[in-house]
Amino acid sequence: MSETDIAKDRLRLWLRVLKATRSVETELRENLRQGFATTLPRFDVMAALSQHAAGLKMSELSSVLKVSNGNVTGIVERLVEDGHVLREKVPGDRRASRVRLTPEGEAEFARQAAAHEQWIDGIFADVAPEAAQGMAEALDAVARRLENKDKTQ
Amino acid sequence: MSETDIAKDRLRLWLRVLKATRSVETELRENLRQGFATTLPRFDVMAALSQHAAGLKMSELSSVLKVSNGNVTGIVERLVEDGHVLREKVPGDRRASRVRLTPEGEAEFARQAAAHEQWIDGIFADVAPEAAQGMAEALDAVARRLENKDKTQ
DNA sequence: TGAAAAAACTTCAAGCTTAAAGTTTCAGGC
DNA sequence: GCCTGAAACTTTAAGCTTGAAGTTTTTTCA
Repeated sequence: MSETDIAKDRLRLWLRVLKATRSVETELRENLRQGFATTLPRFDVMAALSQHAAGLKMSELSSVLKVSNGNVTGIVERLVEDGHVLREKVPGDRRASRVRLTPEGEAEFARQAAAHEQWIDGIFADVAPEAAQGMAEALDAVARRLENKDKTQ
Repeated sequence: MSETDIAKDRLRLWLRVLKATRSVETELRENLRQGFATTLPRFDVMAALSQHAAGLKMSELSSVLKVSNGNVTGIVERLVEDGHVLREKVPGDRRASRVRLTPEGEAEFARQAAAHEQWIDGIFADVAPEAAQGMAEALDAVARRLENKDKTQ
């Protein structure tokens, strides 16, 4: 196979990844909206916080989620209004603030996460565990390449 | 392996897909912005149009791209301002309009598409052709499942 | 024929997203 | 102590995105 054919194949693979990702996200967005009156970005923030009981700084959140700082500002703002998260001052650094789930936020996220896991399980039901293995490696290779690119720039 | 372990694995796989997709999209967005002063949504619309020389109706565009009607309205509006696409009346149906690339849009997209293919080739360089095969099947299975769900709802 | 329903859009409000610019605070060197 | 640069954010402008509501035109069918 020629080099350009390989390039075309890689392009086709990317288009497949993109199509599948969009479909899944559309489904999740719809489910979150109907079942929990929330959005994907809010779910993502709460998921990140649920893994850090001590909370995360705004900058840590945006780095974990790979979204811009200003973006996190807005989403957290709305989650605070909802009563799902709270912001507290970081002792010794008046610039920073730490974001944590409230007890209500934790309880709500637990329900959302359980449903979410079920949705994903259903959506990926036709993917054999063996196929998942090779796929995971390929995806990690892609992510790794882009991470390293960042560093050397 | 228990059922719940499989569910956890599927969740992990999805998180990997999501992370890789976001990284790739961030890279493409950045490249399109710096290299061509355009955006991913505009590129997507032009890519869809480049495959249909006769043009696409607004509703066809939104169905191909899997985005809402209102969304397409805005993106096409801006592409018309740029001179990359044009809208023409559909004879026999005064509600509809057909969107096509202008000659300038075609030429511009040809340059963008060539660069885009190179970017993807580089990003997916570590993915072996064999791995791509299994991955394609898995992704198609996911997309298919969600498509069928749509129909039966 | 003449409603009523459907189709093809557009508009709107709300929220998400980014890059860039602006603010406040901190840390290091002199 | 004081200046300078960096860090941690927030704000802003522009654009993207959705779901819902609204408009015009076409189709259905009684």
